Amino acid sequence: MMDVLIVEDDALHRSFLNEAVRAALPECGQVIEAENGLKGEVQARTSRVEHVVMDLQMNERNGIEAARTIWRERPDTKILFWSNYSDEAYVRGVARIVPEGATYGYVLKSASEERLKLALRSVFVESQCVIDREVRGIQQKSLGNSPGLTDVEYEILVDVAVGLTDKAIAQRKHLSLRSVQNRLQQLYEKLDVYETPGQGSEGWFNLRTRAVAVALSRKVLNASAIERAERDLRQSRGI
Amino acid sequence: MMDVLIVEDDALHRSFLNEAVRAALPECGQVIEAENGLKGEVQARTSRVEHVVMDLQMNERNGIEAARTIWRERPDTKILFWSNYSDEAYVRGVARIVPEGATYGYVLKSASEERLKLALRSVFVESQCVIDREVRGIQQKSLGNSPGLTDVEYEILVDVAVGLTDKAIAQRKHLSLRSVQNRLQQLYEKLDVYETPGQGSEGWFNLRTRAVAVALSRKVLNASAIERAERDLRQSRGI
DNA sequence: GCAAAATCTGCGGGTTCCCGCAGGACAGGA
DNA sequence: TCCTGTCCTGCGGGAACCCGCAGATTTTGC
Repeated sequence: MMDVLIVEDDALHRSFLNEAVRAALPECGQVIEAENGLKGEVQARTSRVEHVVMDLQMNERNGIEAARTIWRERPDTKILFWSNYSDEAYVRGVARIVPEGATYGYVLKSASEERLKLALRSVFVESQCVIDREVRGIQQKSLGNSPGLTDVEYEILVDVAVGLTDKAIAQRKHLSLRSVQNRLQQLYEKLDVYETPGQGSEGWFNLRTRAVAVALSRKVLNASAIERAERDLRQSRGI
Repeated sequence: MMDVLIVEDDALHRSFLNEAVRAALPECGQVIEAENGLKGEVQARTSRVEHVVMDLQMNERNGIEAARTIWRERPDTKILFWSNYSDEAYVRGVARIVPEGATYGYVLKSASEERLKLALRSVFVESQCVIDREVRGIQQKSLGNSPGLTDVEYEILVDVAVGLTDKAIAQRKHLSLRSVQNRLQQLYEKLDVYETPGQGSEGWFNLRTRAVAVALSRKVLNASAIERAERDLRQSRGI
């Protein structure tokens, strides 16, 4: 019997998902709903569900965090992410937590109902990973060498964004001060922080905060990624 | 004849709104839909609509910007904002653009359908402003003296967040360098940037970027507020 | 196995940031 | 009128930042 857990905070979207699931998977059993990440985790644990479709960006605990704990407890859970955005920050966040060999999917809410149903079948019954074309693009970029950032650069960006000093970063990453600053320079370069549109526009920008601003507006970073990093930081220091 | 314009990027929400509008305002005429802020502006202009219900946070042009241009052209337009969030950044953004004596509303998507319909009637036929309870709270905070920021502090926060240096801010705001730094200090204090959880945790944070991080996670700022500020900046310098 | 490329590291410096101290301007109240 | 509170301003200095230069170390490609 295949039970399905829906984790989605928007009531409209939730009932839409429910219908879509029942339509796409007529052989399925119970369809359980949860309205935020926290409740989703609990439901996944108590109902021993192996098929989850969920939103990223929820209040109580977002999809990435919920997925992480679900996967930690049962790495063979199949999860289909259904999100509004294909922000690089989300894509990276998901890629970071998917366990070895797990099957998952990532479709955008803007996709057609058909695509959603197809993805449901592919992921849940065929055990195939289904990544939306657009999301794929972001993945490529974030791995490849195009204007995207490498993992090291991304990590330092996050550290800067939570507000750490160079020295603190050096300590955390077991690097020298100078190395941290080198990486920062790369970062500045990649993010085009040095733009000089008019004349005499030098010294207008504080590169450090400017980098964060640019990353935010390019969706390389988003607020929830920063909050996540903040929690990690507290945890690693608070022991 | 009362025509209504719906500006909302999510298809599900859009059709839900359409139904709600027809149910709440049986006397209404056409119900026009637009799927982003830009198209919304165009529709408002060509259809000469005087009643708009719209989302904040859309891709092409967000609700605040769209509302600003709509109101600039016809300040007596009645606009009901229907949003997922009550971020201080949004509430401030709206408050900043509503013209003298205009009637508008702000209800959260999490509110019941009844509340939404009631708000539709109140704003559109009774010409009464309807602000969601929760949003009201944020408004109070952002005006009052509680942990909220004053306007000056908020402005400097935005300037810092887009990445300007102290000197640049001083020039823009026609202040001395020292005054800018004074305001920054107030800001740091209000945002609790000086937190010292453990021992020897001094020098861990770069106050400037830390302030941005804190503001983001407290929803005092959000990415779209930064983008808006950025456009303003370019415009004021690019001439 | 070797050369090339990429990284890490220290040094030195110019600049910006952060802020205590102190004096001046200006508004409101006894 | 004087006093008090608030805001702006300059000065000075310690710390942090940004970065060119150059040698050491590691990784990569052939």
